Amino acid sequence: MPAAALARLPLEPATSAIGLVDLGTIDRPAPLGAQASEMLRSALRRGTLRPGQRLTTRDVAATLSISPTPAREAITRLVAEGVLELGADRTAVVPVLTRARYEELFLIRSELEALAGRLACGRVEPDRLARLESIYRTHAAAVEAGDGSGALAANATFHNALYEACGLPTLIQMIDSLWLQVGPSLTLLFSGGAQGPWIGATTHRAMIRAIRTGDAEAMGAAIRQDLNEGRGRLLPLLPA
Amino acid sequence: MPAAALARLPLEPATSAIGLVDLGTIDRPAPLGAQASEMLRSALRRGTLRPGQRLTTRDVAATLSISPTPAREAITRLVAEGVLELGADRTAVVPVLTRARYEELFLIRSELEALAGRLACGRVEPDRLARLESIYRTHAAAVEAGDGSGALAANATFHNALYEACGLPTLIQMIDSLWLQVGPSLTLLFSGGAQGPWIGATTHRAMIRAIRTGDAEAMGAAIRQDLNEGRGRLLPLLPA
DNA sequence: ACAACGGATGTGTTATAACAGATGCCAGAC
DNA sequence: GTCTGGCATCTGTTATAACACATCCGTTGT
Repeated sequence: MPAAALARLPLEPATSAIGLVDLGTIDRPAPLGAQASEMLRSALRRGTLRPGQRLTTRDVAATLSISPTPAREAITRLVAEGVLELGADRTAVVPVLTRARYEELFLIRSELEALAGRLACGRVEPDRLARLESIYRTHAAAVEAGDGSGALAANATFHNALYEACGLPTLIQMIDSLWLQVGPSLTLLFSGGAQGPWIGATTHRAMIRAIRTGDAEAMGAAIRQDLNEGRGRLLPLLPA
Repeated sequence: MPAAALARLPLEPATSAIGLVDLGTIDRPAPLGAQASEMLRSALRRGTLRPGQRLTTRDVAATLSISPTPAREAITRLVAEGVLELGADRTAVVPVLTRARYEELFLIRSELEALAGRLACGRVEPDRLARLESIYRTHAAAVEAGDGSGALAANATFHNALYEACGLPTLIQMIDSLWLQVGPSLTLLFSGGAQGPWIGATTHRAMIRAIRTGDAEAMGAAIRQDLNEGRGRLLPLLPA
């Protein structure tokens, strides 16, 4: 019977004894499941895990030197987020990004990222603007040098730093989850044939200009155009 | 070492032996974790679980007569989706819908549901249109009879049936997850003070008209207006 | 009477083991 | 030689147990 646990106080306030303040905070180690989930996320972002690859609980557990239980938990979380899929035999697999699936994600991302950009427009502090400009230069340098991987990483950092400014945690988390779903297939951009010049610089400049002028609609339009250019480059490389 | 499991074929095609066809399909029982997750979802939708309520693994397990392992998996999934939150001591709790949180969800829902509606506009088959009209009448009757719970359920069914027509599974799943986050607090609409008449009928009529005329923009506008009316009713009832 | 100490209890976390289903390989029969 | 049967193995699923931490309550000492 679940008749227990009717009242329990959180440990947040921590009843600080008067006279002992400002001792700093000790960091509790994150649970293995959360750590494993973060490891998989990172690998997905980095493109280390290829689309179609199977992720079994025991393999993940052995790779990370943990027991199958937290490994399974990490996989379960990513599946619930839509970042991983379940195969026919219920084994988790890195989804292959078909054109149809990309088109769907593109539509959703356009709405959500434009929303985050519009909202962020009036909330970018000077230091964040400086950071965005720095990332912009990093991105431009990577493009100039033909460093596809570096350009992709800088591009992700740029968008992420902008969206963070909107201050809506759920929206940020949803956008991050969507990027994670596209991420593993982005390596196609510089592994196969990197045709055409990288055009992102123009749209990124437009985004920075929108921050300066505080023009939310211009920001939304610039983001949509940026995503649209990415779509034009990636779509022909995707499987039907 | 994860050196094993390099090749494994799915069991989807099932190599149907020639000569034996159309035997029907046997239904495999869903895993306990998935069943438990669905139970919790249903309870959330029905408003059985109150905001702020703690969900411990052992309580959920005992209530559903399963072991803690699948109960924990179900909770993990809902937390990953954002439907449940983790308290300070990492116990899952039904989130309390503050005004700020509702405003965030409202912004996201406006974009996503308007998108789904626009896309669905040209894809509603005659039988689905008939079903929508039937749900509309059910909704109107519940409103007329002052049946708040029934009206809420019919409203959810109406929106759900419309969005399904867009044919984008990820989008539908995201919208469903968002409704689940608002759901537990909707009981406030008819438990506390149900002030003002239910205005949804007008916007729902506009949505049906948009289907008939195939006017995607009108559909988007009608959905935004519908959500906006709901916001006006619910917002004053929410805690700061 | 009040405060501090210490055990009892609840809870998340993790490891381990056992079970069931599916796949692949290998041997044996025709 | 090819097909059929069975065994070994991989994998998800689930139960159980043990550990650590936090909270709560009763007791005890002043």
